[in-house]
Amino acid sequence: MRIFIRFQFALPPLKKTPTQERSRQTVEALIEATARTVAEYGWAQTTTNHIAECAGVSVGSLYQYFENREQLFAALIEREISVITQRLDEQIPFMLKADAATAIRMSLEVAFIYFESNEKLFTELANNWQATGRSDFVDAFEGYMLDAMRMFMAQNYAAYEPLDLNTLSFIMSNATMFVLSRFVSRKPKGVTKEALIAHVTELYSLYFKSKERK
Amino acid sequence: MRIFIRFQFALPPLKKTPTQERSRQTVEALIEATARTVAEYGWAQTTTNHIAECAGVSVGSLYQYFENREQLFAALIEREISVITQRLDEQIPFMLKADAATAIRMSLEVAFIYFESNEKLFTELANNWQATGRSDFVDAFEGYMLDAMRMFMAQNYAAYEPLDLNTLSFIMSNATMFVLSRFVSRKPKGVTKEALIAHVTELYSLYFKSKERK
Amino acid sequence: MRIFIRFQFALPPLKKTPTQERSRQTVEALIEATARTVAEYGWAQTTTNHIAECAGVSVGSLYQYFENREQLFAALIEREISVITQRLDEQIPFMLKADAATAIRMSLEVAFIYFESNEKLFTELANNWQATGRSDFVDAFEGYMLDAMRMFMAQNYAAYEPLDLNTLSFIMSNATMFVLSRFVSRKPKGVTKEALIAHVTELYSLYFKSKERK
Amino acid sequence: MRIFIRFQFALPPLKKTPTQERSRQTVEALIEATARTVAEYGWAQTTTNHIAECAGVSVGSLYQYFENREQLFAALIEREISVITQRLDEQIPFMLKADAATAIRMSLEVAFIYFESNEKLFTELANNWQATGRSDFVDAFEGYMLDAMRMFMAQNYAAYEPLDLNTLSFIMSNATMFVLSRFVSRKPKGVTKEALIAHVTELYSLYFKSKERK
DNA sequence: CATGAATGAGGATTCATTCAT
DNA sequence: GATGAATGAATCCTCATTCAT
Repeated sequence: MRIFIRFQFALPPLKKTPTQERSRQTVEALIEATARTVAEYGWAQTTTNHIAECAGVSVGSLYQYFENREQLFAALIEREISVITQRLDEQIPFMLKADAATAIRMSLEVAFIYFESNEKLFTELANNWQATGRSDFVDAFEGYMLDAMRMFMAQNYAAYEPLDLNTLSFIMSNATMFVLSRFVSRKPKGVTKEALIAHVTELYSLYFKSKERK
Repeated sequence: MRIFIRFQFALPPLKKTPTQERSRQTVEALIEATARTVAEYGWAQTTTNHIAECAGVSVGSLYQYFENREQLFAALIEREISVITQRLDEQIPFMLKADAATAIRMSLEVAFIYFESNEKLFTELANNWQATGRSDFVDAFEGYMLDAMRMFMAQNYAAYEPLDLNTLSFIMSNATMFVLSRFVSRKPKGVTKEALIAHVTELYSLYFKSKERK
Repeated sequence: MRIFIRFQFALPPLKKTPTQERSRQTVEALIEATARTVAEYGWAQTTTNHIAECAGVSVGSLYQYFENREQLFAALIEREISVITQRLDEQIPFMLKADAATAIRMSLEVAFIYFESNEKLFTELANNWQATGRSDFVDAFEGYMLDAMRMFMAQNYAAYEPLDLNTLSFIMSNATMFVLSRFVSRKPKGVTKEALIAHVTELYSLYFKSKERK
Repeated sequence: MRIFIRFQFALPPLKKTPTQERSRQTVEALIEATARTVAEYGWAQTTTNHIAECAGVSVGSLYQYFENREQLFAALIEREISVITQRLDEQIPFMLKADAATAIRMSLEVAFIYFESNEKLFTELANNWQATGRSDFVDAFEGYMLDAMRMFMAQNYAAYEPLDLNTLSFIMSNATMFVLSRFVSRKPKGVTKEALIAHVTELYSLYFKSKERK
């Protein structure tokens, strides 16, 4: 349960809501199987039959709960975004007490820890969510970041001039997400994780500093 | 021909290099047909038969020059990145004479003009290049931006403290590319093009300002 | 079930083993359809769609069980070699009691009966198994013949000098197989079935006679 | 030029008979290119474009001389059978003076020398000539062997009872051809070249011995 | 609820052959 | 005669989804 900021993601409702314990387990198993298969073979090579087999159920059962292949992908992404926002959420109370630079750095580190926990899966998700044509995940993440920034500003309302938080959070959440995503999946030469965190932190915090009321 | 910065992209060599004038035209027609078909139906729905038909040649001809469907996509992306770097290149002399803020704003505006020239195509490219598993395009673009920043710094070598240009250009090229790409393809509420340009410009130029030698 | 000599042929395992009765029927129907289509149009003209249609199932079903077109051919050959070795097997007890000449003649007659039961099919198989690059069928048949000869020699161990059965059975099984195969598929002028059987029988039995212990 | 026995193979006449020196060279080059390509990739993978490229001419030129792909294969086989019958022919005078066993052994040795001179090519030819549906090559070879046996019998007309040479040569030429072919292409365990020659020689010569007039 | 056999439209790709230059 | 670009019918195979059992 996220306490501070609700993560609002409208996952299209499952075909049949799993009420019993057993069916909830089946749905879980299917999503987990998707994660494993995607991490191993990539989303493009992930067939519904593979997933079902990997989950230890029949394809038929898969279609009991999921409208189609894509809904599985959506459910997986929801799970993952849910995990990362959960992690961020746990840091919220500390971030609110910190200055902008520290808060930013903390967020980046949380993100990195998550990315590194399952690089292959994350890379695949990052590389494919756009191609599915659905971007509600990203919308949801953007919304989360907007809320977080609003909360931070509310906490420090006296310290800063009014800011266009819509634009700012749009820029910052997308920039961060894709820069980190590309960093993790490409491992570019001449760029270290530490340098990346330092530079991004400085970039953003200089902005906030410039908006402080004198 | 780009004059100032060479755009280095190793498009996998065509199966057969078109030597005669006729075949060069065919290759051109195929890439153009790909652009049109992708813009209209999306890359996922773009079949090789569609492309060939749209180009007014037979599928066989397509496969004379392109190893497979994906190589066509690569060729198209190369063409498009070539176009945009060409446009940027034309501005280089003016950017070099301007201050950081102006140079940044100019780049963003060039990018926007390009994006808006064929939104559907650009959106499709942006949404699918990752899924192809090839990111040499982006690498090439990153390389271009790195060169551009180096050139700017060389021009103003006295004005700035030493910077980690590798990290900086990695961040800035990716952040910009994906933020603009998402902006164009999602048209988020509460964010205008002008605000976006203004904020990104400010974000980056504050950084450069902070690195000026006193 | 062959009783006397096991026919050892490692048909590459089907993609999915048919567990239910229904699927076993489908696999049967597909192999039978292959036999009919090959006999009618030849292997080269036999498309997977033809086979599926002829079997009254969809192509998809075909590919549930068979890796590819060639595996169907392999399965068909296995079935046919299985049939002919079955027929030979039924004669084994009688052959063991007979002299070499009679045993050889019996084998040839069994082979002819089989060949004549479906000349077109057999000719197609004979003309194409080599082109598939797989010769495990022939290996299996050679193995069968080797076992048969060993058994015959064991039964008559006192009558013959030691023989190089490996070489002998290699020669005899291949010579016979291809001579008969060519006879059936070419129907050469000036050669009758009876003459062929008589000559081959004499050729081989003279050899055995010469190896009898005095 | 074969002196003793004419090798009668009705290669369908080339589309255009190469009259000039240059065109004869082109035809030669094409056949040689076919041989090389077949030996390297197998007949199934040998495309007309490959052949033309390998021969250093254009596909267009290929079709100047050859009706179609198969005619090239036929021409190649003719060349090869021509080579082997040439080699046999050179031995004819010696064989005629020798006894049956020696003559047979000599033929087998000639055949082996040829097979071993280009195993890959020979194996490919052996594996595919049937699949082409044309067997005039084999017919021609059978005809050659029939003539050779007739000649031998004429030379030794007093020594043997009358024989059904049609049937005999049919059996012997096919048996030998395929046994050797399978030996070369499969290299079966437990069977050596020497043992093979010895056994085949014995098998055949026992037959001739039994037909000697007392 | 679960199963897994069956479906079949649809797409990528090949390659022998032609013919304008 | 030579070239090689162009052709396009033809074929294999995939995989999301359904539905009888």
